[in-house]
Amino acid sequence: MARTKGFEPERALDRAMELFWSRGYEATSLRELLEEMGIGQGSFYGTFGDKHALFLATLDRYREAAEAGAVATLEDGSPKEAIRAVFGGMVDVLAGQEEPRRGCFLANSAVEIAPHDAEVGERISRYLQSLEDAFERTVRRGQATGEIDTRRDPRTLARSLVNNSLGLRVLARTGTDRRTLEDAADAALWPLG
Amino acid sequence: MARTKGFEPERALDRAMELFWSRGYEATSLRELLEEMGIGQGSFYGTFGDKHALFLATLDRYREAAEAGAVATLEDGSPKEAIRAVFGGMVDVLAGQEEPRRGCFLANSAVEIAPHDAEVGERISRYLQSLEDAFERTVRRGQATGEIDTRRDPRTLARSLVNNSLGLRVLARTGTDRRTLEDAADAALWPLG
DNA sequence: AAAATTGTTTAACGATTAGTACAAAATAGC
DNA sequence: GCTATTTTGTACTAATCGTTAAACAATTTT
Repeated sequence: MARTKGFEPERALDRAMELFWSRGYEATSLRELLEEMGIGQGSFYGTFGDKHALFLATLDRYREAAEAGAVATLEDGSPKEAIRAVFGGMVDVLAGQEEPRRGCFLANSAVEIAPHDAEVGERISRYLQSLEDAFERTVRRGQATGEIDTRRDPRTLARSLVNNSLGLRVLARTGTDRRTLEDAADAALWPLG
Repeated sequence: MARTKGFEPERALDRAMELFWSRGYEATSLRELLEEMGIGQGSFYGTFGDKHALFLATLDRYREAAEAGAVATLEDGSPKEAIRAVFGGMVDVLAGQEEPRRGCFLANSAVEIAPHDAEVGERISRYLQSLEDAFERTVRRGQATGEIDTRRDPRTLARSLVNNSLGLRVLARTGTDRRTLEDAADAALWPLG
């Protein structure tokens, strides 16, 4: 019909996500976002709506990728090894971030804005629930094959795994050294047997 | 020497802490703080310095109380029961908060500002380390008396307990129901034996 | 009582905030 | 090439940000 966009919205969204991820919502100004995204105000408001809508879009993007990645790992191969792989990968990613550590965008957002923003809170809850469900399914699979201690209640164990992974993301953001993260991750797997 | 203050600084500090605790640093404006504290700008800048200094003061106040409480509980009575009491008390406090849940001021600050503020980061790290040390001492005591599984490395177990408690604080802030918090807290105690 | 010192109040500071209005530029289909 | 439609850059808004200045009120010391 008419003129085409001079930028790739998905690419700009990724750049915005990096900024929100590093600095949080409130501390990130629209000016900084526009500079990082490489676009002007007109293009921004025309494409993404406003700052809050942009944030939700970046959060959804992150959540979909995180959720898909975890679920894929958990549903593949040996249950016990799959859970171990999730925690191992998590520690690798978190400990490998350059200073200052960004941690996990979802965990950061859960703390900073979920309590005061229903739309964000809902997304965080959905994510946590789907992670818990995925862990629970994998635990049940592992108990069926005998790899995982059958004395543990699958849901309780799943909640423990969610809890431990949240803790790791917070510890990572504070700059905790890799060894400490590895210790905590190892201990999270103890109840598997 | 001269005129006396028309307010109690410690009381004002507590009110400021409540606000920072609920909304975080960036989302709390000076005007809201002054209204909540019940003082004017002159009194504020004369007494507390500036917004950042006030934040550090409230954080220190919270940290000292939290640290003292946890250490006191851990150093008293049966090691295993002491650790259980710490987690039980934590769940009680967190699940009992009115909506929206405030979670833990230290954990919130760890996520929101520690990565970009050395003074805050240092305080968070000190707190986490002292909590880890207190847990480790208690685990060693418990292992000496045979209450706690001696196959666990004390430091690794202590790190796991710190990790789990951090997770609980994040979960609580997102509004997670009491039952889920209790499950996660129970599972954190499994490795004690 | 006068002077010195401290606390409080009010007004204002410049900078920055998110968001809007609008005209110029560019590209699609005809 | 013309026209319709969209994008883009600029200017601008009204509000709020944290902070400072200065006049005023209160209390102690001289």
